Amino acid sequence: MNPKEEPGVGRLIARIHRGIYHYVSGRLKNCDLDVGQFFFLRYILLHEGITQDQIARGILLDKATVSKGLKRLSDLGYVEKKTNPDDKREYRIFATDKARGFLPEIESIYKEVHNKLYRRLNAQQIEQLQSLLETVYQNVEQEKPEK
Amino acid sequence: MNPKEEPGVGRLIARIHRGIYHYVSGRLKNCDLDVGQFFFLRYILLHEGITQDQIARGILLDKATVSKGLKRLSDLGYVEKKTNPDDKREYRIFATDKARGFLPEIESIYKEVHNKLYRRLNAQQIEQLQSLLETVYQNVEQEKPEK
DNA sequence: AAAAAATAGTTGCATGGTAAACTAAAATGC
DNA sequence: GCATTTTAGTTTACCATGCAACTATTTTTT
Repeated sequence: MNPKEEPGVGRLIARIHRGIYHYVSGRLKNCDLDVGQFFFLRYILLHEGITQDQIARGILLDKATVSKGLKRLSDLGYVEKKTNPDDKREYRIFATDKARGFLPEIESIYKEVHNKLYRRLNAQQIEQLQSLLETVYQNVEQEKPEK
Repeated sequence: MNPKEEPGVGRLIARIHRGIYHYVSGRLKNCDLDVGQFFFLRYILLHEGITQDQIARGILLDKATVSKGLKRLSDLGYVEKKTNPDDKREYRIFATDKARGFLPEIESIYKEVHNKLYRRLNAQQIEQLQSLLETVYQNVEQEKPEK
């Protein structure tokens, strides 16, 4: 059991992460969207009127990252940010028609990614993986002073 | 089974990946090393005399990333790049004494990370996770034209 | 109601990563 | 031996992300 040899879980995770990005990036070559925005836009399309903070929590990204990503999406005409009159600190984010027309393509890419990830895994293994990763995720987050 | 709700495997992986980096980064606050170089240096310490290309394959990173990371490690005095006289295209990378003195600390951080990741998982689950991730990794890599 | 604390978002700066185009050296084919 | 191709590494340009410090607004405390 030589600890040098295998790529450990950490490395595998890093590499899978980049692999996913790489794949999605390739699939988006023809659009004006790029990977970062892809996940945002999908989330917004499925949760119209959401706030930036909710997006950040939902897809597990820093609020600064969300802010910048939305700026690009908004510049490209995929989303609109409307100040919430009841709380002027926050925006509510809406997809535009341009974005909605894109939804089928987005879902299709999303599915492709999952099919790719899960090839050679059966339903039970996928469930195991999801569950194990959730535990690991909690382990990793745990120490954060989480307000 | 609403596909909107959970963070899927892809998102979990992205977030765990960043969590690991964040943790290591915190542990390295006192040193002049930062996270990126940490993994390089560990790999070099365990594989003295390796080439950059072998590092890239070993830790699953792009050769450009390796090139830049090693430049910093070398500027900081952790590694030396020696041209291989038998093939002047390649360098062989060696750890310096400064780096070697650091090895125990590095291994200790590495272990901490794994302990953290694996908290609340038993040996069997860890093995399952590793094996599932290896499959996923292969799935993700599969399409690459791998020369 | 004024002061203090919390919250939503933005900006600046830094790191980490990649792809593509490049240089230099080696290997291969003829 | 020269031309072609392959290989190792670098450079450039760019995207994704996070943290810390900031602004503006709302909520809480007193």
